[in-house]
Amino acid sequence: MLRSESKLKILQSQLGYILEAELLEEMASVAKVRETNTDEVVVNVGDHLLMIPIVIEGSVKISRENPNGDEILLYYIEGGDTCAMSLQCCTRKIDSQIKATSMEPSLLLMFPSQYMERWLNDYKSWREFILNSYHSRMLELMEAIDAIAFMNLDQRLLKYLSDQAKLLGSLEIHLTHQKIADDLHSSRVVISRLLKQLENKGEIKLFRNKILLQNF
DNA sequence: ACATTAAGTGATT
DNA sequence: AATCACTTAATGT
Repeated sequence: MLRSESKLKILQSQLGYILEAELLEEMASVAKVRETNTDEVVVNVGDHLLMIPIVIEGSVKISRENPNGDEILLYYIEGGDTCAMSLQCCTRKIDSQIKATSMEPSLLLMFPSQYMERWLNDYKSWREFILNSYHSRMLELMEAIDAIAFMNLDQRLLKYLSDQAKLLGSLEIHLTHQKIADDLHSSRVVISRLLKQLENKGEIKLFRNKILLQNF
């Protein structure tokens, strides 16, 4: 477990320009470190959250899931970001409406909800940070709705691949067709066929468990 | 060599 | 665009 001085360093590197020093120190003293592996589920639908995570390194995928296990990808959270929605879950004591899955080995800092609520009153920078987070998530949510409502599946697939590449900083995407289908709430067969079309157009190259983007 | 899993294909709705 | 039923290819034991 990291000592609080090193937690402070981590916090300063990610949030030093946004939050005041006093707050950062307080945060460091109450933060719990959580390291996650690829595909590890951080939050499940229906979970009661007692701690709110801020992603420090890596990235986390936020998706909606119904009781049948059907899923749809909403957006990603990257370094220095939090999902302000989880704040509501904590303070209003409601179950999580979303599922959070780690996309790569990631480092999260977890903060007990009672502090987060108090910081809202005590620190202007914290209020701005949280409001900002709400705003970003809202924009991303609208983008997701646009994609689902107005884009064809082949366009969505391309967007998905380029988002993935940007996020993980690599043109090599290590995913099976099945996992992509799950994220886009489609079926494997359809995704396989669309990917094959993209390969024929020269946009990508297909391998087992791997997709190589050509021109991004 | 055999079993398992990922990906490809044609036909049907 | 989804589903079924089947084939082929790649990988693990």
